[in-house]
Amino acid sequence: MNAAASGRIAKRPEAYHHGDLKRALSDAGIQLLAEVGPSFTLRQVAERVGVTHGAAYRHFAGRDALLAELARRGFLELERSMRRGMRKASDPRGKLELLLKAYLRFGWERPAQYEVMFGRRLNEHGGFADLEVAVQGAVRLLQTTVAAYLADDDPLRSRDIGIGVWSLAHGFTSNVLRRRIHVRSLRAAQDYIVHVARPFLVGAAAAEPTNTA
Amino acid sequence: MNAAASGRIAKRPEAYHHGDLKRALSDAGIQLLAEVGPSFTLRQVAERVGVTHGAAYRHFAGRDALLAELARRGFLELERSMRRGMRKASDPRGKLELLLKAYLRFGWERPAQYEVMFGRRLNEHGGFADLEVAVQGAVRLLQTTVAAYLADDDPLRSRDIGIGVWSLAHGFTSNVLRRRIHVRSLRAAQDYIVHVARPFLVGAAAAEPTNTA
DNA sequence: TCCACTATGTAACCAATGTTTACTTAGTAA
DNA sequence: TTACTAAGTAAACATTGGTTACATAGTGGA
Repeated sequence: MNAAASGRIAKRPEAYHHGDLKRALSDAGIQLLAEVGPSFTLRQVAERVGVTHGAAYRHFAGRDALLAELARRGFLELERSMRRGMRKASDPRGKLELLLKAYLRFGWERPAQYEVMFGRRLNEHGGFADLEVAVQGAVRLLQTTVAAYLADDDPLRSRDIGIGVWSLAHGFTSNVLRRRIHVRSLRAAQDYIVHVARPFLVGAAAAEPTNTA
Repeated sequence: MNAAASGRIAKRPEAYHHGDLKRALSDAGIQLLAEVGPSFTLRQVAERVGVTHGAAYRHFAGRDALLAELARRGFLELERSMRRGMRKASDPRGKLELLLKAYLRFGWERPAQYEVMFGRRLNEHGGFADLEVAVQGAVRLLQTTVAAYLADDDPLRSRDIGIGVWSLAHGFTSNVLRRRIHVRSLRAAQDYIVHVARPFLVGAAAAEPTNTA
């Protein structure tokens, strides 16, 4: 009956202090993202860990701080996924395409977490600096992969193409998750994003350097 | 003092019935999006119109229904903006670039409404069919503009490129609004999106038809 | 013109939620 | 052992979305 009962994250039994409640809370948050989506409740999170909801405020300034942490872990995981996915190719072009597929896969498999990462504007008032660090980690991987593909010594141009690839990947993924691009499976979506990106990649590799604003 | 006092939308004074409360509510919603962002309250909306918050439920099934209406009107306005922005160019390539600039401008000038349009997944349980109609209107304009640019009689290929341009536009805009692409002005951002999109447009126009999956 | 009927708004209420505060308990260092 | 700090509890609170019972305004026949 109790939704939290099944997936409860045990704390040390009979222990007043938890040990690492912050981590346990964010673990529970990630679980709840998968189970009930981004509108989970702070009280649900606390209940799942077996703790009063007020306890959460010892470790997070508020609900948004917890969401920021979930987003941060999401970007770390996204980077990891892309890095892992790329390994199966040896040539730069293949690596870049696998990166795109891994990016899409991440969103496909964790749509709610992806929504937290890109949906609302968290960190509007600063304060979640470590979130931006994680974002930059993922972006940097994408940028270096693009640079390797271009085999171009112009860093400005490489950066611009990287931003284009990143924007394309995010826009495509977002539209797939919102059902505004219709695909019947992850595989189909992955093939499609590579297909859609191809003119961009080819055009970027072919062109003489345009004026970099 | 009262936040709603300044921008109050008058109802017919002394009138028990409002006349067009639904429209007045969504007008107030759009105002509040600009003033306090997407986290405005249903009660704020009602107060601004000068009506009890319960009255809103005569016209909207719930808060999400109001948000869906704001998103719907957003997509209508987005299409209108793109159509208007395109007129200043005569060649298909120029039109497409102006469309991109207009798209970005819309997000830049109404970030909160853009967030409602693309942020949370509204319409998860169906029910907001007219929202999807408005979405498709904007997408169709983008698609036809791309098709005109390609001057290609392959509709499948045209559709794929259109999806790429759309994804690029949305991803770029989204990243700009989240301050993950840094620009110092709308003008700079507009120049930049065209610059970033250029290899894609050139590559798409140049290439022989790849295999359309 | 009167009268039923429907549409629209009000007022009061409710449960859920994020957040705060005062208190209690566990760990820790002198 | 003792004083201090970190961490959790319990109870409250204001706000919010949503519902319900009621009142009022418009409307279409008779």
